[in-house]
Amino acid sequence: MPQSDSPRIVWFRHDLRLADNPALAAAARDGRPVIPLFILDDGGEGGWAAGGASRWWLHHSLAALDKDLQGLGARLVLRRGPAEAVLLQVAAESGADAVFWNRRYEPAITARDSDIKQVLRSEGLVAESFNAGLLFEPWTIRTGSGGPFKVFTPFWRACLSAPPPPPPEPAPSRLIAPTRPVDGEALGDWRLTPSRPNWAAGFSDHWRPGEAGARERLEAFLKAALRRYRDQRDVPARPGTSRLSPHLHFGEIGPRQVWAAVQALGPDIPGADAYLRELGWREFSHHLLFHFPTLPEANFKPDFNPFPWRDDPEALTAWRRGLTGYPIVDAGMRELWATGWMHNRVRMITASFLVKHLLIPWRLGEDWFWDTLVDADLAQNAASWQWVAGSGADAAPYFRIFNPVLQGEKFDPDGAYVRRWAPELARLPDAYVHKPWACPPHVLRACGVSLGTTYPRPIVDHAAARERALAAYAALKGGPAEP
DNA sequence: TGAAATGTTGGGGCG
DNA sequence: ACGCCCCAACATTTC
Repeated sequence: MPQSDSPRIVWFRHDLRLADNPALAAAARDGRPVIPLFILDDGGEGGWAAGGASRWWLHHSLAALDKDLQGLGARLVLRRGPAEAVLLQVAAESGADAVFWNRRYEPAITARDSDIKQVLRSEGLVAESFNAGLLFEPWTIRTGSGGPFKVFTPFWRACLSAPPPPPPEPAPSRLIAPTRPVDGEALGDWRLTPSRPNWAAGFSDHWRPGEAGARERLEAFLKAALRRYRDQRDVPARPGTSRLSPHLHFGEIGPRQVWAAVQALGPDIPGADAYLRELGWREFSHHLLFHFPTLPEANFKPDFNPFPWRDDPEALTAWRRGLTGYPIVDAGMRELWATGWMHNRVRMITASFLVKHLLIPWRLGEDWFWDTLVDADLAQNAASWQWVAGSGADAAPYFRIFNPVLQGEKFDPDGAYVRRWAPELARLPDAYVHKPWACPPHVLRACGVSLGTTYPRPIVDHAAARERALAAYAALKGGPAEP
């Protein structure tokens, strides 16, 4: 029989918060001592260990979580290694009789976690998992015929008519520390933040990782932007979106909390449905990845497998660095590099440009975003790239090709976004800020722009690239034998 | 969660 | 006065 004062381990993963955390709440029940544990286990993530920007975020989020735990009388224990071995080790060291965690849904991780649960139980430990990460877990939403949804709209409709997510529980008011302290590693020794060079130097101007920062961001969004969300969310120069994505990815706030906070504003709030629908896309991505585990690596539609992608390292480099010669694309890629984040509208434009204008495989774009986004999320990154490429479920048709000039003129009409992130173009008149190559030479000179020197000429011509992409798509669809 | 090409309509200039 | 043409403006189709 376990001692009634045996500690319980809370294995923190992508649920780095105290409120709305069922695993933590369950562990703390009955006044039991709690050992909050985080394990750095790059090998257990199916080849998708956290990228650079994510590691920066993780560092700060873990620091914030530790601080918050200290406020309740506990400390976060940091360990490194294969999760199963670490959990058994910490349990043995501490005399813990239970391990609680909140579920993740990535294929490699669900497989690992279910093995771990079996092993822990066979060792006589209590092992329980909970939902903290989704409004609707993937196996709870099914089509009429019992299969997974492949189209967003019916998926979301099914979610909205399913039993609503339970209201979030508050954080425990205090935690009991174990009588025997458990050793951990020092966060600084993990070297999660970059040093040479410190490309994340500017990140902290834009972000406050941790539960308090997440809550702050949500409150600010609900107060200042939700009601105009429908109009403003597509304008990248404006703070019209919630910017909660990294907080949600690391579980510093849960979708149930966001959901409940929106509902609490009352019925018929303008923007509320449109915003919750975006949470729905997040759910849909996790649903897809859960049911189609190869989503991050393989075309969802196998028809795309023979697509004639090009190998063009120079173009890929220009795209990554924001030197394509298309201002809205370059501004986006530089916002990403400078802040670890890119506005959603611009993600679509830049991704479309890589896949359609440059004919570079979506997998390479996925890799870059994985490494550079602070909100990099396996499900959403994979589902979104496949959506843009046209190879995904419920995807944009391949022949929908964004015109980067028109997109710029439509969503950044005064060029404020371009001027901010591509300052060498800042002085151009509105009429040319999205197409400097069309600007009369004397105007360029007066604005300090020298094409090919201070700012690149377009690396591809839009009209020609569009024709090339359509031809590639046609070849895929019909093959050369088609009449 | 497009854009471009093509088709249609109707006002107005003009012979 | 009338028909013809041009071409925005808008709608539809195609990619």
